[in-house]
Amino acid sequence: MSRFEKVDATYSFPEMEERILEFWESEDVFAKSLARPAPNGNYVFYEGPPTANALPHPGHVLTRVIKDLFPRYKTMQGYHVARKAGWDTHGLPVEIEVEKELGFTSKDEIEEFGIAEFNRRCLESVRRYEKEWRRISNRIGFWLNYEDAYFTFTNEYLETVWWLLRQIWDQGLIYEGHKIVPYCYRCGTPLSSHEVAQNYKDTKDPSIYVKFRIASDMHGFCTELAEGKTYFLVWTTTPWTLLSNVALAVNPDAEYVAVFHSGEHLILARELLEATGLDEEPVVASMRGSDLESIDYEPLYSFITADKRGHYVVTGDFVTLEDGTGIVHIAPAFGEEDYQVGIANDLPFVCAVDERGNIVPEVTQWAGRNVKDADAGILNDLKERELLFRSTTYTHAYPFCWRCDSPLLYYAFPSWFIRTTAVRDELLANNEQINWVPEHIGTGRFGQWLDGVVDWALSRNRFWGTPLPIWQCESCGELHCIGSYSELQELSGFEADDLYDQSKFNPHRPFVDELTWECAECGGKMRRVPHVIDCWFDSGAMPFAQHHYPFEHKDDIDGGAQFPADFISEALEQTRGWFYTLHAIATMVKDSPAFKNCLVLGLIMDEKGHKMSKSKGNVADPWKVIDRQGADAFRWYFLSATAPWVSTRYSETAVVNSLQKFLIPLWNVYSFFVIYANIDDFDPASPAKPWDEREQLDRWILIKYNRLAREVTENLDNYRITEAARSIEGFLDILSNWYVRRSRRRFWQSEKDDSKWNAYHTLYEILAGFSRLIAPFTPFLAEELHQKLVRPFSPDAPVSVHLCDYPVADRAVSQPELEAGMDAALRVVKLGHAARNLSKIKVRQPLGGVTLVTNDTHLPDVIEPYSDIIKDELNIKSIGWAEEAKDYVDYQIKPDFARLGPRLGRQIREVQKLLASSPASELVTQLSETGQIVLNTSAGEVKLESEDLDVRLVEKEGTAAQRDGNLLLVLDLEITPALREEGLSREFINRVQNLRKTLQLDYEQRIEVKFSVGEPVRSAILKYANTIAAEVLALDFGEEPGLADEQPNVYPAEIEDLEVLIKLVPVKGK
RNA sequence: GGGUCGUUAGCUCAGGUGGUUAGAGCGCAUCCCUGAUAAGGAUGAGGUCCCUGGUUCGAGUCCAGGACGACCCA
Repeated sequence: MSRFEKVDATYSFPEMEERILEFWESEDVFAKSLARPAPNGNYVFYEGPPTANALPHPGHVLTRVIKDLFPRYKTMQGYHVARKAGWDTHGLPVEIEVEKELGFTSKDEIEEFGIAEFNRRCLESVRRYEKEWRRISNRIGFWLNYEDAYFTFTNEYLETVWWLLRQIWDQGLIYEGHKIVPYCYRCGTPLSSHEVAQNYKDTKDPSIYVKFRIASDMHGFCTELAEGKTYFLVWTTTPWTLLSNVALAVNPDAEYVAVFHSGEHLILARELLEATGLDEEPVVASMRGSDLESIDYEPLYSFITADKRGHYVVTGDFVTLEDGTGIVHIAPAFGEEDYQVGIANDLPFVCAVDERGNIVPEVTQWAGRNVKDADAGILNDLKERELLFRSTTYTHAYPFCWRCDSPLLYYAFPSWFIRTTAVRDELLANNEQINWVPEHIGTGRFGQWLDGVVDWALSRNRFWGTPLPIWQCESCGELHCIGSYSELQELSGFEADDLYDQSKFNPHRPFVDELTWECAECGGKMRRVPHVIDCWFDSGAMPFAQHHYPFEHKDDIDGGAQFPADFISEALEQTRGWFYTLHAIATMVKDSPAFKNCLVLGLIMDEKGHKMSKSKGNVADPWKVIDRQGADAFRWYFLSATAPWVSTRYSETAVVNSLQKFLIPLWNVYSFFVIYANIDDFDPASPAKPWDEREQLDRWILIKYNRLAREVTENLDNYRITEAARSIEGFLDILSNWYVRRSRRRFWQSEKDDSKWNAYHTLYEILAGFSRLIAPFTPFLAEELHQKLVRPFSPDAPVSVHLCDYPVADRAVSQPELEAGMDAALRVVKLGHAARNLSKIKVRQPLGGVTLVTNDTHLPDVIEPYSDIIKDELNIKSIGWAEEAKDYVDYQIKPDFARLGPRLGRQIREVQKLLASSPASELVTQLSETGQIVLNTSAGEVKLESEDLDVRLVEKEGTAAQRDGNLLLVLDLEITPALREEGLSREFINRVQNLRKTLQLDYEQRIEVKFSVGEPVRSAILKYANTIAAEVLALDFGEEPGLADEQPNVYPAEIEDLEVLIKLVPVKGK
């Protein structure tokens, strides 16, 4: 009966993980981890709510892996991490998904269909995708409290959002204005930027140069200009916007000129003279853009009378000299930049186009015409009035509606705003308190975004969203912002016995639209404004709304227990999304940052380096990798491959690599341990010696393990995941390839002495500790190790590794001289292997020894305690230190640039040359005898001490020598007859062991071996017969000259071109 | 057009505060080890460190300009 469960040779990580998932489920491990005592208090993590409107892709897996790592880590460290799940349920993406399902192309269809039913379907759609998200999150081990999830559509959540808006309203920060949005006049709907990006096409538009006649005088600086015959020359590709022109803009720093052309004076930027074909015309005046400021011109059209002063020149840095004339026509209704110019200069707002894309009735000449159709008429009109300088066509990329292919207009919509510009300083100040990883996001992308913050366009003309809680009087325009359901109930008098049950009270459209009351000012009807709000406000409200603050859990927020967050992490694109809205709302309502540490993740790109996106069709299916390589492999790849903020090219091969680099070697160490622990019936509960009484190698690996625990903790505390993962990988490498490899004999040996038990205890302790150390990274394999290695032997052990304490480094476990010695020994071994390679003498062939040469006088003492390990590893008999280094090496002497550079300056060049040209060995002698080297340079004598110099050993040609810095190893290549015999015996052992492996014998299986072979192999085998028998576990071993190939249990092999016949019979019952 | 990041071996990436032999992993070639290994080790081939200037005794690293790519915003 085996003590440890046998490790399956045909293991499958995905299958193991499925078992672990079932185990977590049946033992309710996650709930237990939430209930774990938390002596260190709360660690607050906010789940950025995903909008469940599509299937998750590898990028989402990355995010969720990172978001899982820190909560697990902190939980094991004795913090309580609530890990409340959340879902962003509102918004245009969801609506579009449902519109597609229903085959709708316009808002009118939704209204006909019924908003109530439409919204119900939106909710249904979100719920459907939510299931897929939960499925993959669960499979990759992302623990999140779904039982206690927040949803942005619930009455509780929505009420908090209203409350927050009311706080902002009370500060006077909410106002109504216009927002320029890409708009499809046919579908009657604005498009999101994402939609706009889907359908850019090269299109031909008019390209016209229009003359605007100057009305006032020119401020006296160019009196020679003809009065009434001086014009600003302006370029545009959208003639129809000229009807709504209110100003012209110039670059204040650019040079403008007036040229004489056909009896008129035309003003434009000097740089663009050639482009407009006016470079041959005489320049009659020159001025800076700023000189033109506030000059009035005659409007081209005056169908619509402006309510304030317009039609004059303004200045702006945005005016470029790349194309056109350097003078830009401004129509605030039809462009974001134009709109901002309008605000900044208090220009009138003129809009000659209605929501259907037609010219308004006031413009009698073209009333009712579609804007694109009106272009030709306007062109003709300008031509007739001789205001057209030139007209051609122009091909450029222009966006079209992805649904109906109509050209989009940039159109000013009435819209509600939050005056975030008023809290800019507070936003910047609070940003100073956030630890951004990587740092440059905080100062760069995010900081600069805050620095140039614009007012937040809050409202949307849509259906499925949090209704804007503003009511307006139909008669007098009085406004009221609602801050709670009870307030709304009191005012409007609706009846509902439960305000938080949506079947009794639903605050969504269309129900909320029906709630009205009498205006307190004039007795008119208070009616809700038609908008819903930007769903980004919903998600940014989550610190408060997930707890229904302040209606519930008031103390958790006000007392700091759940606000602000210690840690959040999302992808880069959230900088202006969730990161911003969290920050803005927290700043406006609490004047506090919403989060203390923010880890910003890079994008996951396809193998060609492009962002994965639905429209490109390059989105990889994460399930493939999960099913084939497993979740731990996926996780380890993301955590160890590259810094998480670096955009990464993703491929399954890369995941397989990390599997081979980490999970498989770890599994092999585990499997090795189990095989021998069972053979020797090792009991982990048996008494173990203190660490410092164990063997050298044991002490060494325990020291390394403790160092690892410290490094991982330090790195994770600083959110440096890759560094932590790489330390872990580095440790596993020395564990597997040095500790276990060098300790194998102690596990194999038949004597059950202290050395053997020390090895078992050491490896066991490390595997057990390691399982806890890697638990946040690869939770499945960690759990497997815990279940198989720890739990059966420790009745007190927690049910799951995730309920254990995170390892803490024991600073007492330290022996610097041991570490230095072993490191040096490793260096020697590496050189020895290299020398053997070079000499083509395989390691199985024992050699007399190596000679080490160094100018480091301490090294021999440091290495001496490890000479047995070195001898064994290199299969040599002795290690010697050369008395007379000159036999083996030459020297190379260079100045130590870091020391001498600052001292000597330019002279260092000459010193370098002098050192290189002098015989090195003489310099070394001079240095060792006098303690210095004196050089005669052109600038005088220079004295150099040994610290100023970098003396290196260089192997002489023709020796089997290898060098690493100042340590040189020379391999003794002489193979004496005795060494040769020993080598042949080891060849024979190797053949028998290979046979054992081919025959798939058990590790403990005893065998009977007979052989038949010619000289000289025969006598070598006979001489080492006892050693051979012991090595291959042969109970009976001897020569049998008559063996023949065709006999049963006889196998042929070859040693140095000599045929060997080996008869191998397993001994029954052994 | 503005902003941010990046460009180092065939591929994926490391390379605080400048220091003269620029590294790792994968892949390739040759060899080795294996009584845990699906692994592992050694050696080799493979680099104008994107380009051009500048600062400096000295630049992959600092500065300026440019090219290319990605992303964000217009």
